[in-house]
Amino acid sequence: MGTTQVEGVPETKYWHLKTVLSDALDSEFAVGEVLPNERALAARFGVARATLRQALEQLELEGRLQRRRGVGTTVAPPRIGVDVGPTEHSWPGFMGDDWQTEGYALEAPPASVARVLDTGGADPLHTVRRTRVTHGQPVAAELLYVPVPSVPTVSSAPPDPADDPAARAREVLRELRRLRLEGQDRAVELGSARAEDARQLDRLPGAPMLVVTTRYLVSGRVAAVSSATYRADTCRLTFTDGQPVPLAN
Amino acid sequence: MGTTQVEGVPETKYWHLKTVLSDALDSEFAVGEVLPNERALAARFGVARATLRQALEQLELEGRLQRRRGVGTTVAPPRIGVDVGPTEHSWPGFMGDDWQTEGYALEAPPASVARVLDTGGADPLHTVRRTRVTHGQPVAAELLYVPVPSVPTVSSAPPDPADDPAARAREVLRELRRLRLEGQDRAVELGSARAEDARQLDRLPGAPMLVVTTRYLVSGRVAAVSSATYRADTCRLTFTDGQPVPLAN
DNA sequence: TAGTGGTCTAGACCACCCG
DNA sequence: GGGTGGTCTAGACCACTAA
Repeated sequence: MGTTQVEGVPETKYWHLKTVLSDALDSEFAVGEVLPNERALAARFGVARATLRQALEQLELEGRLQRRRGVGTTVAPPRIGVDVGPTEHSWPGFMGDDWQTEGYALEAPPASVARVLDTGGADPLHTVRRTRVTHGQPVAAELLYVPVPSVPTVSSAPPDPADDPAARAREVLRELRRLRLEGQDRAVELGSARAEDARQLDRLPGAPMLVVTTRYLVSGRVAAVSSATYRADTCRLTFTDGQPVPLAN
Repeated sequence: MGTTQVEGVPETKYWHLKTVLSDALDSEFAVGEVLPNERALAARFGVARATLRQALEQLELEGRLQRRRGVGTTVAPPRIGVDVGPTEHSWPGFMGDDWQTEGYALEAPPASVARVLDTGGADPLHTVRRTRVTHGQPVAAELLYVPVPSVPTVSSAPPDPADDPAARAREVLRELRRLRLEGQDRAVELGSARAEDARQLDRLPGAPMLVVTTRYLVSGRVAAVSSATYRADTCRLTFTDGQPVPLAN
C-alpha cells in the first residue's frame, strides 16, 4: 500500500467523538447554548455514556464546554484573559485590584510553600485567603503566606475568634504595601482544586487549576509567598512584560 | 451534634483514595519506584478498577505519578523547572538554547493563531516545528508561525520536497534573529496534546499540556507567533523577570 | 419531583512493552 | 506470551438544580 506514513494510531472512539463534537460546536452552536444531555448524546452516537463523557471531559478541559450538575452542558465562552504579569499587582493587595479578602489564619505552611521560603522552617505564618473576581466571576483562590518578621508591627498572637478575621488580614496587607518590593519570581504549573478552593470557585474538588506561585523579594529575602489557583477551564493567564500591546480580550 | 462546620461534601471514594495514595507516596515510596499494578491496587482497596484509575489520573495530573502502557506506574520525580521568561530565548532560535528544529511547512495557520496576528488573514506562513529538550528530556513541542513579510529574504515558494525541510527552517530562524526585537507578549493556558505533539513528546493524544502563546513584536507589528505546548505532568513554567534569585530547581 | 451531571461497578478487549 | 496501562460497555445509584 502507498501509506507514506505509518499512523500507528487507530483513532479511539472518544477521540474521534471529541473532534466531531468540536466541529459541531464551531458550526452549529452559539455560546451559552445547552447541549442535549449525556444519555441522549451517547445514544445518538451509539456509544456508552462513559465513552461520551471522556470526550466531554476533554472539551471541558480545553475550555470549550461548561458542565454543571443538575443543570446541563453548555457551550463555554472564550477563556478570560487574566493578567498575572509583573506590572499589575506589584504588591498583593494593590489598591484597585480585584482581590477580595476572605479569611486569615496563623499557621505553619504546607511543605511545598516552606520549600520556597528562605527559612525552610515550619514556623507559623500570617496566612491570608483571598479570591480574585474578574468580570464579576471568581477566577482564582489564593493563599498568601507572610512570615511574621516581614511585618513586625502586626501582632503574631493567635487572633481572637471574636474579632473579624479579615481585620488582621487587612493589617498584614497594609504593612506589606509599605515595603519596597525589589522583585518577584513566578512559576506556573498544573494542579487540582482542593476542597476549599473548589467551594470558593464553585467547582468540584479535583477540578484542573493553574497554580501560580509568586515569591515577593524585599532586601534580598522572601517577604511573602503567594499560591494562587486559577480555574484552568475559564482562564488564560497573560504576562504583559510592560508592553503596550496586550493580547486581545 | 457539635459539628461546627457543615461539610456538605460526602467525600467520594476516589477522592479519599487519592489522599491515601498521596500520603503513601510521601512516606513509603522513593522516586522511580514502581507501584503494584492497577488490578492489584484496586483489589487491595476494595474498589473497581475504574475508580482506582480516577485516583491515579488525578495524581498523574498533579505530577506525582507517571504511567506508561505496557510498563507500569512509577513515582514521578519533582517537576522540571523550565524557564519561559523574557530573559531567555529573547528570540526563537537563540544560539545555545535547547530547541531542536524538527520540520518546516508553508501553510495557513489555525484560526486561533490567525486571531493574534495583526493580519487576521489566512495567508500561508512559514511554519517551523521544533522540540525543546531539557535535561535530556523532550518537554515541549512548538509551532512557530512567521508571516512571509517578516523575513523577506527567505523564499516563500513551496519548498522542494527533495530538499532538507529543516534547511528552510534554519533560514527563517537566522533571518528572524537579525531583527530588533521590541517586546513580547505571553499567555499560558491549559490544552491537550494533538496527535503530532503527542508523538513528539512521547505521550498519548489528549494528554494535558500547558500552552504558551508568545507574540514577538518588531516595529510595532507582530513579526512571529509561537505556540508551544509543554508537558503539564512534568513541567513547571518559571518566569524570571530578570531577577537574580530564581526558584530552586 | 423530574432531570441533570458525577460516581461506581464488574466485567471485556485492545495496544504496547519486555523478556 | 504474559503483564501492563488504555479503552469501552451497560448498567446502577447519588448529589444537585430548578420548576
